[in-house]
Amino acid sequence: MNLKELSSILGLSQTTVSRALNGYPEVSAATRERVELAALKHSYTPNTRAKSLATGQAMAIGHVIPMATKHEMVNPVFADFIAGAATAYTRHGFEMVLTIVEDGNESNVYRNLKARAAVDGVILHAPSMNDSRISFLNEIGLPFAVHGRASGQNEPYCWLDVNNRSAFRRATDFLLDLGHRRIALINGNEAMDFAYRRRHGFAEAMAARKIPLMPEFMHSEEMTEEYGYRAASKMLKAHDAPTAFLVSSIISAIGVRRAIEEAGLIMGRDVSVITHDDALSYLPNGDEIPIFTATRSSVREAGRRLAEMLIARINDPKAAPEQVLLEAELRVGRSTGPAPVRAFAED
Amino acid sequence: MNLKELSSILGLSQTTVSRALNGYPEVSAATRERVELAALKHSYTPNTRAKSLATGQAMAIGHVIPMATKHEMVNPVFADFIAGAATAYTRHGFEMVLTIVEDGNESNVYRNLKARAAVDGVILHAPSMNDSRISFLNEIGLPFAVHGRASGQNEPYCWLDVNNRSAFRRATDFLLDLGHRRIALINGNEAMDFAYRRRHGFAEAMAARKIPLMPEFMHSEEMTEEYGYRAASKMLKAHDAPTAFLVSSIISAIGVRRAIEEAGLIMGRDVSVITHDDALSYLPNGDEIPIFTATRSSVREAGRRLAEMLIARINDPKAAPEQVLLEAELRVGRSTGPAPVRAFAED
DNA sequence: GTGATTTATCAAAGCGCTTTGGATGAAGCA
DNA sequence: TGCTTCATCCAAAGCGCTTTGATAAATCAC
Repeated sequence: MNLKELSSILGLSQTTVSRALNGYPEVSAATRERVELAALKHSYTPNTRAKSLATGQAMAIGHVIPMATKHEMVNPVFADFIAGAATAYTRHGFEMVLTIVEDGNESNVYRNLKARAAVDGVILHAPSMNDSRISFLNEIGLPFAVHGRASGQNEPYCWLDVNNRSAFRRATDFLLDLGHRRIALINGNEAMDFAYRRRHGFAEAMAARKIPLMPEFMHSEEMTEEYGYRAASKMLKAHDAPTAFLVSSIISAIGVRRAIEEAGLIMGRDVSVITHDDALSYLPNGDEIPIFTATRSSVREAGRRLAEMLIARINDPKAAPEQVLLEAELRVGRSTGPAPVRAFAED
Repeated sequence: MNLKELSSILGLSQTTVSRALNGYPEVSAATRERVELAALKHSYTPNTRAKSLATGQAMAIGHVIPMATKHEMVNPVFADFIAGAATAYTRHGFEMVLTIVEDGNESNVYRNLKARAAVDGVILHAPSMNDSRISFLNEIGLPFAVHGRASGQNEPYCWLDVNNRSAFRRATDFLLDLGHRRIALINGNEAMDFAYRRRHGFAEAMAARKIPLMPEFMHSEEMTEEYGYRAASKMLKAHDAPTAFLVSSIISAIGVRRAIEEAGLIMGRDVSVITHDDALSYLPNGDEIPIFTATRSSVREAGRRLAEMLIARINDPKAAPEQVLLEAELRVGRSTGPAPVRAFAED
């Protein structure tokens, strides 16, 4: 059923039917009702393609997901982020268009999306430091919103980020207060902006207590379970092993826990662990008492809010780009405890 | 830059330019080259909406992801499946359109996608037993391909599935051969078809050795880490605890491992675990030696193949629907070992 | 050299919608 | 009554592309 058919059934012009359905005032109440009833009865839904061709609005948002070429890995937070964003899109009648692209090759995809008029805006995922995509998108005039930020980019843009620096500073302070001095950082890939900031927060807290950073205690890689395991295993075998781990993702933290247990140690007693927790739906961090002490911030909620921000931006491109900084909450769980005495003795 | 502009620059008609770019034979080689060069130079890309309005092809595939309302959970395998499918879409010039919908409400979305001509076909995720969506999609004539199967549906349709029954039968046999008799099944939600089949495979193997099924050893729920932990914890506390667990997802298996370790037991020695492993990129099951003994089948590869199948189906709707059954491989890792003697004594 | 083909191009219609710029008739006003 | 103002509705243009049907020029057969 299309407009033409529907209007001929009703004995009205396409103009009137279209207007009736889209809430324009130039149509009488009686006619409108008649049209709406008929539309329902014949289950008429305007053809999206035709509509967006006529209006110039695609009513679609693009997500360009970079895939880490090395591991062919999709960021595990992605599913929950998308789920959050989707609720916003549904509410506003937008569609979500997904493209997965090997990282570093995103610009072509953006240019293409713009040229084809396939989307009205895009969400930019996983920004790196000095991310060149931001100025590129500003240049070609495709509205966008960034999940995260890009240090070193000073042109204004729309973003939503967790305060990664303060979260990790606070987490580090928490460990320091428990008496830990040998603290290892198992960070994400530090080319990524969030990881850079977390490292910064960690370093800041250590510096404030005049504790030197030890390069062998600082790791940076994509956050798989395996990576957490390998990094922790290796460090635990060293004679001056860390007494605490600060981990960038609950998935890697699970690997760290595996390493700890394999070493015959007990997490929370012999070794402490704090992780960042994105509140992934399939990996809840325990019920009431968290498994891991964690800096927590829901990535799903981030998806929802950022999608709303982007839609607002599309509807009013002149407005100053909104920027939101969320504070992560520190939830104390069972994975942290006072530094073992041994650690002080060895100090 | 659009067709009109480009053709006026070239001094050619839109017809000729369009044909040159789309590889039609009615255009001279010289002209074609000239057109292609100009298109490149002015970075002309046809407007997707206009093109698909004219051709009647949306050049897009819909993925309707059901979200488990209870836990607001997105299936964790989803990200990797999508990543696989995306490679196929990119190759064939298709777009991926994502919709997330509370489970049970998918039909409206399908009808809507069809009415709006927004997609050329859909991937059906997470089929349940007797899934009504299948006949519904056949009815409304929207091409589709199913990730999994639906028992009890006998009209023909296009699907790709892992042989869940044989995989779990084999896994159970493996445990039985190791001497285990008290085997617990920590299954996914058995309203889902895959979980039903896995249970069936498990039950078959047990029946073949005349071992009665124990209801208290059989659990069915959405596969989170927490669920694996809770189910295993509870069973391990019972006086006749299982000596082996058969788990439906590596995520839940991680929870099972947590429970085992918390009980002061050692996985692979005191308690054996076999899990299904979807080969998720961020949760690799160990490097050379798998952490868990597992029935393994790459969900990313499944995504890639199923996308290809759907595209083939769209291009040739008359052909008999392709159906692919993959066999999972059983990879022996460190999580399984002979049943402890205690178990025999208690038998 | 004539008519029949083939080749290379174009004008225009059409995809399904929105929207501009009227048209029509009823109502309001003097 | 004649003129203006609304309230409703409509015809047609346009969004950017593909595709049909036509045309002019070049090639061919004889």
